[in-house]
Amino acid sequence: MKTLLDADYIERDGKAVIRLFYKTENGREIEEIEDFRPYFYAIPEDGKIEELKKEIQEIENVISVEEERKIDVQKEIDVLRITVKLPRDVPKIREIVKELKYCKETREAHIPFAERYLINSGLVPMKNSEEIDLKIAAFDIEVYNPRGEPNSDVDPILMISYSDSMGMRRVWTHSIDGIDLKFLEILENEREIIKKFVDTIREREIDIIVTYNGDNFDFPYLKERGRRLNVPIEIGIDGSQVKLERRGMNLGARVRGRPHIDLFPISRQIFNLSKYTLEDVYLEITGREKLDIRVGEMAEIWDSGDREKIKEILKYSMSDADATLEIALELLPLHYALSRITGELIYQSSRAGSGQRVESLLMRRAYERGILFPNKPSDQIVGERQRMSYIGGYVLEPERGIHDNLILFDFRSLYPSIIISYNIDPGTIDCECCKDDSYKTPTGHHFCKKRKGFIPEILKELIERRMKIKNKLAVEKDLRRRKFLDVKQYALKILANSMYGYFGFPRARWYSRECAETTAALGREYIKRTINEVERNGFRAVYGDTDSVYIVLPNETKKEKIVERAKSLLEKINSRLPEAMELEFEGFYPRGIFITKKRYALIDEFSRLIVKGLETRRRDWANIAKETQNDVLMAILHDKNPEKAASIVKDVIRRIKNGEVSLEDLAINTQITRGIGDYVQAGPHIAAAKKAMKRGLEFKRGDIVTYVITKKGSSISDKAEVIDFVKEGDYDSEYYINNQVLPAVLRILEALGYSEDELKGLGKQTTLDLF
DNA sequence: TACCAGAGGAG
DNA sequence: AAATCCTCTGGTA
Repeated sequence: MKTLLDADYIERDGKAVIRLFYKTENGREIEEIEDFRPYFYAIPEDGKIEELKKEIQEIENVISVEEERKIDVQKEIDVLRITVKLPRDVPKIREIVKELKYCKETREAHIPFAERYLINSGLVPMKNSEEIDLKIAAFDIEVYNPRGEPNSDVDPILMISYSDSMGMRRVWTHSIDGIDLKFLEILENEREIIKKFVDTIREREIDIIVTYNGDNFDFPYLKERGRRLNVPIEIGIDGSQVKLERRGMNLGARVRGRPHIDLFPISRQIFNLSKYTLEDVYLEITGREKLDIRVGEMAEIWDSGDREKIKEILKYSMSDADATLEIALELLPLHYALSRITGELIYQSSRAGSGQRVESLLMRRAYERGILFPNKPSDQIVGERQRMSYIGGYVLEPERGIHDNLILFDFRSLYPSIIISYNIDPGTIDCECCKDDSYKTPTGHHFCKKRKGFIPEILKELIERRMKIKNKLAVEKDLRRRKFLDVKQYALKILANSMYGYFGFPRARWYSRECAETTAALGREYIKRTINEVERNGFRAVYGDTDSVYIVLPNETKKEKIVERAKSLLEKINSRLPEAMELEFEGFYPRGIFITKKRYALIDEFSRLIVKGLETRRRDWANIAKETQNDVLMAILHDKNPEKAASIVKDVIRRIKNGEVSLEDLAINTQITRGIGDYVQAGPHIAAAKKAMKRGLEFKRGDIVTYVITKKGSSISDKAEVIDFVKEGDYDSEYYINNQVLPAVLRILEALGYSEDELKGLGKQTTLDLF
């Protein structure tokens, strides 16, 4: 038994050799494949295949040109498979072939060689990864930073913390003494701690390296320090150095044969948090607070020589590596599962977005079926596709205000089930063979009834595999086994739910605006039909969004009666739906308040508050506003006590006014979504970030700015300061009352039916009270 | 006051 | 580098 961790190729004796990096039960194994050659396809102009073949055969370094029959979207065609000597020959020869007179286009000429081999061989990475005990190591570095952000040209690494799955825990540091900590090891200098790290990874035969932001901080920094101190970071299985790869705007740190997995982008993808510091993510996963320090003070503390404070830094550093390892053990299984399903290497898969993941899966399945991959679109085509948008889901205007005894119906996997039911696929759309059929979808397109579409077929396979796993889960007792199955079904769900978005993704190979558009149009049709149907049966639809509808039964207050009526109606609706589609009874809610589209709150049967879209759910509102809104919602929906709500608000306003609110509760988190210079109109978070940058902090696209509105300045942007530079109590109470707490709370009370005048009175009065 | 860029949520 | 729909804020004229 073995598991495939990594793959690449090298050139040897003028030949490309694929290397497969396995972990076996006894250790490591590198398998070399010497008889696989790079190739790509050329599609000839009609009837010109022989002519094209002759032309191509003349090209230098072309080994062979063979005719092959492939499926291209709607039909079978004859293409030429051009085999070349080395992977680096492909781009050159592809350019030449593309320009030949009888060549319509080239295909599959951009697939990296090692990935090409994995697709063709059907090898699956991370298979058996649960059975083989993978050795996982986490590390983290702390750096001297006397001018704010550290500079790897001059600022040394102070310590490296290390924690692995076999239980070894260390902080390696230098230039200190007299501190007693179990995990501490003091070495000669910076060079020695880097060396120790490299040696440890090698000696302990680590299989997977995990970091938190190692792609863009720890590894680039380590690599540069290593270069300057003449300690190359040679931690690859083959002794190679860690390699920094460009990945769009960011870097990826790649270690040959010992996949490095960065948990920071993964956490961003999986969790919905206000910010994504290691501490936040650790808290989200474990429910425990992690030791934290102000890293801005690192240099100051280090220079002070204060042993107690340095001891705190050492403990903090250790906890970083420990937390990273713990997070990894929690998150990696999902990524192993995704890697197995899509066939991508774990290094790629763990850094892939939804589009990339779906595409990798599709390419594997396409190869198996003899389907020619569509090319990746050029930037120009991407631009054209972006401008061609289409209509999406339907949102029913809510009946504003409070409703009792709500029932929620929703379609189980609406879009996937539509794609399957209607066979929606670029290869089945508007086929010749079914063009005389009477049924047309709402977009005017029809889909083949004879041939099963490629994507519906894959989607069905994903859903069926998931169902099988769910059935197993229902009877499985063993906890370990249950966890494994649950992760797997979740991975399948993620992929199935990404398929519709993939149709509309401008960079997709199998992009089809028509398919995306038709799927959404049918979705609208089904939810609208459902709304009509419930209303014809005595219910009222008070709100609905895309695949869901909240309904109430007028003149009936008994829960049992309402639920019974709803369930029988559900049965009726379902009996008329296509087989793959199902409307489900999602829940009963004693009370709810609907504010606007996509903004509402409910109380469930266990008195739990569910909030959608309102400020409470948004990272770009201060805690004080969010918590107050939450309390007001509880007072109204659960306690049914508007007076209580009013007194909650008054008390919070008093506390704000008295300067009693902590910075933590005043912080607003907003992401920088573009280059700082690219803003036409910059908000307070950009103003705050710019000021902080002048004081030595670094901010770039993608970062989340945590800031507070202080007293100093005229506009809100003027007053915005990054939280690190704000002292407790220095905040603009008027802003927090009038722009945070009151809007969040008044929206609720307004929907409750308080007249605008009354509320203005409340607002003013409360404000007046305090002035 | 009106408009728009920007952000982040829902499904 | 998955889609669209939608609300709301703060800057600007």
